[in-house]
Amino acid sequence: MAIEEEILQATLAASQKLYGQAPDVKALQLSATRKEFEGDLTLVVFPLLKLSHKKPEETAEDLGKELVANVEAVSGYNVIKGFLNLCISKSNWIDTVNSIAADPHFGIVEATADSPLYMVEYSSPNTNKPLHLGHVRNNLLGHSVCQILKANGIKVVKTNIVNDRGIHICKSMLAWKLFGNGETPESTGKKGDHLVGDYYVRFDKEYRAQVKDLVAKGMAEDDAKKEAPLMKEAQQMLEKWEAGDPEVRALWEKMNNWVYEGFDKTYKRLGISFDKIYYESQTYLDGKAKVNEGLEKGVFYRRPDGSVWADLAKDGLDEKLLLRADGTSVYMTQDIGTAQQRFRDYNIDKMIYVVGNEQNYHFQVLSILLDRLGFEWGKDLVHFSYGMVELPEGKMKSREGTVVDADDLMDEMIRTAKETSGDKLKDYSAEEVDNIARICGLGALKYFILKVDPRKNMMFNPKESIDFNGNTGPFIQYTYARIRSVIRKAADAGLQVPARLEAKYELSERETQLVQNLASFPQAVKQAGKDYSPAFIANYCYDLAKAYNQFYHDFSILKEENADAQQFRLLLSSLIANTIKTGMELLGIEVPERM
RNA sequence: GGUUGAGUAGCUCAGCUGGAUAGAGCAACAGCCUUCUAAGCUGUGGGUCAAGGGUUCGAAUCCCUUCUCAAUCACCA
Repeated sequence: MAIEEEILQATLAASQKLYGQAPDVKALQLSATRKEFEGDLTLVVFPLLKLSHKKPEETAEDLGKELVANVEAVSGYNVIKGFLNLCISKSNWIDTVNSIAADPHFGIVEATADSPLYMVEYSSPNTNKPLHLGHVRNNLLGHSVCQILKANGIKVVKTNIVNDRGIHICKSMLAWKLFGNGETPESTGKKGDHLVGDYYVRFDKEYRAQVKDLVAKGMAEDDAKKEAPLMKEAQQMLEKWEAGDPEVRALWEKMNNWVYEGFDKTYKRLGISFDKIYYESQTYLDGKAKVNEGLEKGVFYRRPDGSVWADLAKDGLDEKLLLRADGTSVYMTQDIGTAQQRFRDYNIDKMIYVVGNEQNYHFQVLSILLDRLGFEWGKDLVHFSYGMVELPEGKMKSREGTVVDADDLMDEMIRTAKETSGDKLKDYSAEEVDNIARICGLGALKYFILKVDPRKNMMFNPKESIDFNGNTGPFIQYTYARIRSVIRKAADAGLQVPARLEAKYELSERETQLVQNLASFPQAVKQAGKDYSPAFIANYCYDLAKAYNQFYHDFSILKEENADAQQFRLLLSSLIANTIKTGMELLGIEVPERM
């Protein structure tokens, strides 16, 4: 039994004995003692006053005596106001270290045959432009949440729904057809997604010029936007696409494939992957079918113009369009179709959508609609709603070119990492140096994004860029590399990391705190899983690394003369390195052996 | 206007289900490398936790009101 649990149980028993009744365990609060006070664990006694009918100090004294008498590991206590500070025997912490060392999957719960299956949808790009920083946040959060769920013993299917059809796709296709002169990724040397994105921007530029022109000729702006020849042509292209026009379909496939090649490179570099990819071009028809089914069952209704709607009044919402009068589908229709296919393909216990908070309303509606259509998990679907990445000038906008491009940003981070390393790596091959720069640059980027509470909007200032010092990914990576270095040097000196500790070493305050910090990793994983919060893991890793660096500064390992102390520190260091590595893996961040 | 979320140091952010004197990093200043990796460590300054009320032994945290910002409320996705 963990020491915390043992103390809580003993406290309940003590309360029963002394006061005739015990409180609910959940009312008890036991936490690490703040460093300005003596002791290791602190019990807050205020919740027990109602039972004891005594002053806080007296109650704490009562309980302190009982705990010392009944819990072997509790070696002493002191009372400050309503806080009972407990001193835990040194040998208990050695036992803790040994049990961590004996567990090859420390902090990780393995899935079993009975484990639930969660499907997590993330990334979900449009195939008309390259990925930007906003997408990066989505991808990193999605990937990390999957890792964290797996670490909590849940089976996970990582999925991506590619928005590969629609008017926006036709815009870049049309612009390429009109102005592209047959350009290809090969002929221009551009990544396919960037090439296509350029034509999406080009469309918007030409289109705006046409609108301006029409307005100058006296047309109202709203009409001009509808009447501009480019817009009409794009719409015609969409109709042809839906009708299966061979020429349009061929162009669509060609350009989408360029984009996919580009995306693949970006995903690979980011370390993102999927178990199953869905395409809206293959799910929207199912959506239509499902909506028609709902129509027959009376779940939805048809208006005189032929459009199909859902009435959400009894859920406190408005009416929602599901099929246009011309029979074409909208976003919601496609999401219903996608859900249908997923439900058919997998035995999903829970569906999690990693999608920005701008779509909160959409998912509120989707949940209700899926429920009405008979999907058991519909009303329990989770919209993992994350905040926007903002620039100092405000929101990023693709068409206005105010986006931070994902590929450019990664290049820049890696380049900066290389500069930062200076000549520290001059003994390594160019390949090794590049790999370390890659690990650190991406680590800085990923940590920067993941350390922030997902629900909140976050700020990215390109001018200040992303730091490599302080509370950053490289700081944590550095701590790992540092420990690995010590362990290599130890091996050179003939010192191995022990598998377990036999001696009764008297650890210092700082070492005790480090052990406690390390031992709380499983709780951090659990909490992160419960809250779907990579930020919780990020902050845990930082705290652990910070605490280790303080220890490292004040204590020697290789030069330590006391063999018990040395053995203890080697094992503790090694376990901390392993835990940092595991924690960073949950964030999708690699750690280097040296840097 | 309705709904939802946010507001903590000059800046970027922590602060878990209410607990001790609200914490980090960056920026500024002052120190620490012939000694296990200085991407590190130590110290100084910096706060009306948006404002006001309430709940209680105790509130940045829970409740109410107000203010500010964001998203959303489309036959866009």
